[in-house]
Amino acid sequence: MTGRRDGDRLLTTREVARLFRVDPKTVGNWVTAGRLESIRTPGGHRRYRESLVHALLRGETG
Amino acid sequence: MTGRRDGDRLLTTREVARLFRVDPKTVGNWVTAGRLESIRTPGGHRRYRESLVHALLRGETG
DNA sequence: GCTGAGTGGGGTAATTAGGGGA
DNA sequence: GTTGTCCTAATTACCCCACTCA
Repeated sequence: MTGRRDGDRLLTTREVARLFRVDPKTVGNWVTAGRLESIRTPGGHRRYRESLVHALLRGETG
Repeated sequence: MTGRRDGDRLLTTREVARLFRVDPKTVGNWVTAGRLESIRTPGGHRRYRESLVHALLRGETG
């Protein structure tokens, strides 16, 4: 389904951490290690695409 | 209601191993053998759907 | 200004993945 | 063929701190 909107919701670090059963620190570590895509707010906080996170949770690494 | 279709919790390898009363290594072997579904964290660790594990615990192989 | 959350650093312990052999 | 133990390397968890952002 390529007709999916790219403008899906954005998840915070805490939400992603809860989804993956990991520590929020670990999620930030994934970004630092270049293993996870993230969007930065102008303030420096990270946001993650819900579709990307869901794809990871479904076992689709991309 | 956003519809949490896949919104079940994730279990760690240790939790699954304790549930099945086996070694965590054995749980990993199940994944390697293609007999158990698993989700990988960007770091390579495995996570398992609680609903799937519970179904297996109840004797429902599929 | 205040609260809650996020970031970044450091440090240490616990858990995990993977290979090999029993 | 499945499981459990040994080993090393990597990942993760949790503690502290201070500062910034929402």
